This record gives sequence, structure tokens and C-alpha cells, in this order.
Amino acid sequence: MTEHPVAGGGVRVRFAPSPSGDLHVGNIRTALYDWAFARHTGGTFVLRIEDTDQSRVTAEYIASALDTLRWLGLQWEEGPEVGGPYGPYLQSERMDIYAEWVRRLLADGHAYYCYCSPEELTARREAARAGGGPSGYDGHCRVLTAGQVQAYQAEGRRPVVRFRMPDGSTTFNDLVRGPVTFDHEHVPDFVLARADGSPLYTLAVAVDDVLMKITHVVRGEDLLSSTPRQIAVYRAMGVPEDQFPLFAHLPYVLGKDGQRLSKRNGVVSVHWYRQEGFLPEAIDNYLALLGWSPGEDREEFTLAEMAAEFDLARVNKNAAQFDVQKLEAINGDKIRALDPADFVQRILPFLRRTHVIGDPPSDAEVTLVTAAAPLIQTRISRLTQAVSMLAFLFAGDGFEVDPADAAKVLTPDAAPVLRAAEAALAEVEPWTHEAIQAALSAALVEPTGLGLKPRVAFAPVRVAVTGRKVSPPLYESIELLGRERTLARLAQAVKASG
RNA sequence: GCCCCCAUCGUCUAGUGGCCUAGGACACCGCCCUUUCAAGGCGGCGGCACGGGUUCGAAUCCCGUUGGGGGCACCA
Repeated sequence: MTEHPVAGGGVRVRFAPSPSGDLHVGNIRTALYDWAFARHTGGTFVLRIEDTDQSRVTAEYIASALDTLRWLGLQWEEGPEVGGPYGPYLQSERMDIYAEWVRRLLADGHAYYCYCSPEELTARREAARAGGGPSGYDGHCRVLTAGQVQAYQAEGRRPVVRFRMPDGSTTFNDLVRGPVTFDHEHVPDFVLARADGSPLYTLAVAVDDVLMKITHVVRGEDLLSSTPRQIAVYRAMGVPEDQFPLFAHLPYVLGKDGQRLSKRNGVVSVHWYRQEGFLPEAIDNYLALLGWSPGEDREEFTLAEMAAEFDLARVNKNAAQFDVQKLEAINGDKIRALDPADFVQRILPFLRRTHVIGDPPSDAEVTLVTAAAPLIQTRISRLTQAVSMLAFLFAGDGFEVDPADAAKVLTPDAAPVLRAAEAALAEVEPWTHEAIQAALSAALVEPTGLGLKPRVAFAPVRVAVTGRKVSPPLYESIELLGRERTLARLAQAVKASG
């Protein structure tokens, strides 16, 4: 049983991704909890990149992972780009360290060379499984005579290095799950280094957590069953029991169908959510809720509040399903909570990217966006929606009405309505939304005018002016558009409906 | 097959033996507000997987069943 108060006082937590693609929402949830735990305890948040398998992890993915973490506000105190006393923090730069430990473990008998071929291993594993017993490595090469070794070498076999798992069992007190025990009968001798000498995760993770003085390993549940191996390596390395890190295994984040997260059951890449107009504060908040809550009925909070209140003891043990709809609902709330000036800054990149405004935008464009932004801040739940909401304000002569909405609304019946609106707006003074409202109302709704129901009266005007049935508030939209363009669009719509 | 983990509305959760006639949020439905769409307000639908215990009393503790997930790699 490994249990100790925090050694030396300072908590050190690491997030150790193996970026073989864009970071996905499950990775981020883990990073978020690691970060929050470090912040809450006044400890150190360490970032380490597990790239021992260089065929899977590329420099591009690593750079993207760092960028994503920063965007989400999860800054690390030690790690790539910021350095620290226990670096380097890329495992690919620590190969000499691992080689040295392989040498030592081999020398003192904690590890041994294994000459079994993949085919032989598979065959024996399947036979063992069919027999109903444990199906891990069978210890075939644990004790080899000099003659056997010579014979294997003569065959040209290149050995892997295996860890000699001791008999017995391992119990550790998981900070999320409580005591967990594994009988070593089910923890086979595992490979520490490939035949080419390169280290595997099994070795690197244990060596690095020890060398980087990690006190808490807070990671995904998929690593739960590898914990006994990791603890066995600590012992073999000669680490005193009371200096082992403590473990906490976080439940899975599953896809919509309850299956493991994949491209098939939802979008997993955080990068995608960023491009779709999700706020980092919404992603942080939503992901935090997948397995933790501050208690009572509170479920919206800032990163700082999470850091202040986060507690591993309140982390759920059961897996959670990722639900985009809830994320989007929170995103809408976070958008509405934005300071108006901040909201403008957030939507500007989306308007630039889609060429609704210039890139860079002119001062006049920024002014117009600033004036229009309050009209849509309560109306969108993704920043990308600002594009379709505001595009009509920036369109010039090439302005086009949405064909589907035009077909529904700009019918022959609409022509007289549009003409009446055009006449009324030609005269309005001053050009304010109050005056515009009064003029349109008098011309279209009141008995002295056309006497139409508001629903009937304003739909054609809205479509004509903004191009769509769904738009920001009509009078304010018209005010911002200006008299000249408004009248031109009404005239254009009269032709279309006629 | 063997081992490990998990189990409250469709989903995320509150609940740590009496405060539970199980609370909130998202989604869904209805109403109000209303020039559209939102936002906001009010209301509705809907759950402790099952079976045994323990206890004066179980969503909460124990056992079993069922269901779900993971591991058993020269991936991490």
C-alpha cells in the first residue's frame, strides 16, 4: 500500500500527452484537472511530451498541442518552451537517461533480454487464453542458459528488454477510486525497450515521474491497469516507498453513443471547436463538468473559480458522455457574459476570415461591427454565427437575398408592402431606429396605412433588407444599414417579388 | 477467456444513512413576452439497473446478478 503525505511539501502534477494527432476533448479534460489540482494546491504544473514512439508523434502535433493548451488558459510552469529544473521535457530528448536505466536494471537483474519473436508470443498467448488462464507473457526467457542465448543470437534474433515482475500483488490507494489491487499473476513481464534499444512508455513514464519529482499522477482511466507496473519499476529503481507518487485515475470521456470517443461519434479535436466559434472559457467550463462539479447546483464558473474549488475527492468515478448541445448552451451563456468590447474582439477574426470585412479591416468596418455587435450578442451561441448575422451590413452592390427565404417571403403579395416601406423610409427624419419603427408602423400596420398584422408586414421588409428571415432586430438593422442601401434593397426586392 | 474499473431523468450532475414526495442544468413540449430569431419568465415530461441482505430507517453500507467500459502490445 503506497500512501504518503505530499513529500517535501510541494505538489507537482504533470500532464503528459502523446500527441499523435490534435489534442482531443478527453486529453483536455485530463489537462484541465491536472492544471486545476496544481493551482488549487499551490503546486507546480509540469508539461511533458511523451514522444518515445517517434513514428506517431510529430513536431507539428506537439506545437499544436502547446498552442491549444495555451489558448485554453492552461499555462504550465515547467515544460517545453518554458524549461525548468528537471528538463528536458520531451522524452525524445531524454534517450540517454532511459538507456542508462535499462543498463542498470539489466545489470541488477530487474530486467532481462527476451528473444521471443512476435509470432511465437502471439501463438503462446492465444493458447494460454484458450486454456482459460492469464494470457500475458509467460516468462519464457526469464532464465536462459548461455547456450540458449548463443543459439538465439546465431539465429540473428535481436532481443527486447523485459522487466522481471516480482511475485505477489500491488495495492495502491487511488485518489479517485480508493484502494485498487492487482495480483501480479495478471501483470506479466512487460517490455521496457525495443529490439533496437529504444525505450517504451513503460520505462520512460516511471523514470520521468521519479526524476521530475512528480508527487501526483492524475491521468486517464486507461492507465489504471498499468499502475502496478509503474510502481514495480519505482521499486526496482530504488525509490523509497514513501516517495512514490500518488495516483488518481480519471473516468473516460465517451462519445455520444457511450462508446469510446472517436471521429465517428462526434468531433474530438479541440481545434475544430475553436474554429467553430467556441470560447475557451466555455470549453474549459463544460469539460470540467464532465466528471466534476463544485457542488450544490452551480455549473457555470471561470477557470479561476475552478482552481479555487477543485478537489480530487469530488471527481466522479463513472464515465461521462460528451454532449455538444450542452457545450453550445454554455458557450451561449459565456458569449452573453462577455464585456461588449471583448465580444467585438472575439467576432472580428471570424468576420475577417470569411471576408465579410477586410483583412485587416478598415476603421469604418470596425466601427460598424462595434455598433452592431450588441444586437447579436444575445442571439448567437457560436461566434461563427456572427458571420451570417452581420454579413448584410457589409454587402455592397452585390447583395443577394437568401433564395429559399426569398421564395417563401418575397411573393407578389409582398410587392405593395415593400413599396409602402420604401416610400415611408424615403421620408423618415431623423434616421433613427425609433423614427424608423414609427414610420414603418404607420405605413404598414396601422389602419391609416395598409393595416397589416405585424408578422405579415415585417417579414418581407426583413428579408429584403437583411437577406434572411432571421436577422438582428429590424429597426436597428435598418438604421445601421443607412437610408441609401435600405432603399436600394427594397427596390431590388420589389422587382424580385413582382 | 482472464483481470480491473464503473452504474441517479435521453445526457451532464446534486446527493456521503433520516433534510428525498430524489434537486439543478442541457435537450424536448406548452404558455407568456415579441417585428424575425434569440434572450428572459412560468409550467410540463422524465431517473436511483435488478435481486438479496444490514438498519428503527437506505439513492446512500455489504453481497450477488445484469449491463457498460478498459487492460492482457517491440502503442501510450
